[in-house]
Amino acid sequence: MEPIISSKSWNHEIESQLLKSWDSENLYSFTLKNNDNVDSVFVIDTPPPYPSGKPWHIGAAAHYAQIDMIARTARMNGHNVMFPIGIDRNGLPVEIYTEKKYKVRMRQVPREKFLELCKTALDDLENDMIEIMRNLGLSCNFKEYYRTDSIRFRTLTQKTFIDLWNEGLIYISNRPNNYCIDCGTTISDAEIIYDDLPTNLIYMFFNIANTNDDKIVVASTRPELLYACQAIIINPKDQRYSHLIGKEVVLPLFNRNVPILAHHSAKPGFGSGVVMVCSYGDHNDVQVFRELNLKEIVSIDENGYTTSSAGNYRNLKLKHARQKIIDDLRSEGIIEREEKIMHRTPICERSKTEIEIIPLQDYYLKQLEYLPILKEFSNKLNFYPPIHKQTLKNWLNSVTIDWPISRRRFYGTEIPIWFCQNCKSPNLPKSGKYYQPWKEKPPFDICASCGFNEFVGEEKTFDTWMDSSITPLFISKFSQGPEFYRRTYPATIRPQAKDIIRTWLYYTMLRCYQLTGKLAWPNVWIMGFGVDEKGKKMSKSKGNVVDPFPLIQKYGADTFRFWSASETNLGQDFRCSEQSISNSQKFLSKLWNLGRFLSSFEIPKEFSTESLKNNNLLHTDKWILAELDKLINTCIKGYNSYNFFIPATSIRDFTWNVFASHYVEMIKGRAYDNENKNSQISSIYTLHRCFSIILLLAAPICPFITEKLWKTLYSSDSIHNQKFPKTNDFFKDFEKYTEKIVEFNSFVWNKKKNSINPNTGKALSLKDATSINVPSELNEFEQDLKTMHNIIG
RNA sequence: GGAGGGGUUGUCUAGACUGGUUAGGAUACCUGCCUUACACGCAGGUGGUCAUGGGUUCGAAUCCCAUCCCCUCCA
Repeated sequence: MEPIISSKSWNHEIESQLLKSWDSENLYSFTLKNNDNVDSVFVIDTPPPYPSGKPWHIGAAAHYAQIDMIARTARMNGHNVMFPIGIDRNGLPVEIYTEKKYKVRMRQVPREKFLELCKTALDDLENDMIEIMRNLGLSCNFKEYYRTDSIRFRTLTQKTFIDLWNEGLIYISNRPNNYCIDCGTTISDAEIIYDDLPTNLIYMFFNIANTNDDKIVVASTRPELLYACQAIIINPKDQRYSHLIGKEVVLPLFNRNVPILAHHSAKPGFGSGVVMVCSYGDHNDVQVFRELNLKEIVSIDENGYTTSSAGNYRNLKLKHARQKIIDDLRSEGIIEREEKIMHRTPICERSKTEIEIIPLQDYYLKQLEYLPILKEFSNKLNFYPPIHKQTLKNWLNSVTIDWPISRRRFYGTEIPIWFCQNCKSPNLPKSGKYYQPWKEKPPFDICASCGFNEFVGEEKTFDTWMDSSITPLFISKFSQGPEFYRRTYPATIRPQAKDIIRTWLYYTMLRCYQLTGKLAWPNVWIMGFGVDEKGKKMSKSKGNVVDPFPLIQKYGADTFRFWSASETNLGQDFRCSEQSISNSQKFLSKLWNLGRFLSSFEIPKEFSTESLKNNNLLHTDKWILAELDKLINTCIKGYNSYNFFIPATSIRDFTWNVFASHYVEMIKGRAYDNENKNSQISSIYTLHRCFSIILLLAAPICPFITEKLWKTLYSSDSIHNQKFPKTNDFFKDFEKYTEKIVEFNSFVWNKKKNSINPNTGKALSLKDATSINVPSELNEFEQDLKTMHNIIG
């Protein structure tokens, strides 16, 4: 019989046809059924990807391919799967991208105009991501994809703010905080990274006040903050200096007296052991000011210039002030020496510039009092893989201040507050609408506190995590549809990358608990980074960025997806290279050609699963069915732990190295032998049973090729409407033969290779006849083995 | 300074929790082969002191201790 499939290789251009047919069949649409509840519905709290630049990270593309496998796994396990997709469009990264792209500065163009530019940039970046996601065959709900900068989303963000404000969980405070001069905004601890940078440690002579010529050497990396110094500290255990505690020193250049105090944070081994405390050189300064009750001197303004407290050095960019002050200290002979050191420096995660600590008025969301309950929750959370729970625990143990949620930026959800011009008190609108106080009149006439009728709108926006931390609420229509919400919240699983555990994961836990009293999901699935082929992190500056789009175009989505599953172990970093992607293509080709081979044999109708129990099957067929059962068990186990490496590699191993290499070769003779109907049917039935199950097992990973083969060979109903196969263990006894069969076949192949064909003078071809005794333990397979190897005698 | 992960052939990786024949696979390389699904294939082969040192054990890639190196997170 001629094969139905004629093409010798899998043509991935078929993928786009399949996408269209899935679209028109509405294959992945989600609607709540009458009896659906939180247990039967499988809700994926999909990360809305952030468009921060081009190209989209190949690791992210792989990440979403795997999230799709989670969705498909759940469907094949019989769940009604809600797989939403949105795009995160708020916040700093896109502003920085826009500033670069259009060569503008945010504060130098009208706010309205800047927002327009951001939108244009976002739309462009977003299109690229959506196209990649579609091409990858993501089975998410594209028809309803949402944006975090939409009116609906921002209305919800503002509602949650208003609710929490009314509950007293948000407050305004003027306190020293991390400030990025480049971004012009306060940032949270979670947005800071640290880097060891070279700097000069400057040793300076300070005169002890009211003495003739007594001096002390102070070492500092921030001499430019001399004018904001309010104390000199030494460690109380440091005997070199203990006699000086209680005295004062005279600040050089500024001639102001400050006290010498004891504080444990002065490290005797660092510098001279004498530290000057300024407001604010670093986080330690903040702590010392608070603990020793020192009076703050505002040293730097929001633009990074020195304030009037710097005297002769006022109104200078910090760098210039530093240079000038050091020059002057030098010329007055105050510098004893300078030492080059590597200094651990806090850096803004976005702009990569050093952060300063300056006191500003900002909004804070209470989080410290929630840490105990969140720690309790974190114990209950299932992490896939468990190892990454540690990162969350570490973070929960290092949160020390409430979360500053306001940003002095433009492209974000506005903080919905108007301040009374008279009494300055904040007035909040009712929730349920989207407000833009910087350009709108307030939705009320008089101040709730004093009755005055003029207001000024808040100009600040929210930290972008204020928006994205409520995705589980947004997708479950919190505050919109009580019935829908009740049945879809908490979500089932949060898949996300490991680098945003302390931000997205943590903030979602916090916010959703504050708003609902529940943990947002019981399961968290964490994926590692895509790194370059040498294992290094990809970055534009290194030039090792791999663009996923051309690779998907060249090799097809299924190849990309199979690569992603078979090369990445759960939660670990994975290497990306064209070579490894191209290698994955081979398996699809193998699968396709097996399908081509099978397509020449019609499925026997008289065989049902029930009749398997009868002994109608020959031994070789029972043996492969035993191996198939083993495969099913392994795959289901892998799928249920969302570790796609396991099914991908075990399917490839079984299909290629057991099924194709040994079983198919062993039964080929029977399959073609029309004379012996019973043994022929037994083989053809088994071929199809194995192959259809291989397709089902591979469907979540390679949805395209499996669908094409499934529809060609087995059913007009999509493979993506099927359930995972079940094992029956009828032939478990036959597992023991696998090793012996493989060994024997190898032995014959080897023997032929090492024998010479007297007619040609060459090594025996595999089809040449040979005479070998089939070992007695393989008696049951003797006939098939003889035909396979053309064994005579 | 603290926490976590890792070091297996030219390259990548499985195995480690639960110690047990010859450390499995992929890729690259070499040799031969167009064998009625596939040359994007088939068969065979070369290649490993499982980071180093010590310990436990009849037996260690696996367990314990120490050392070195790499990565991530936190201060």
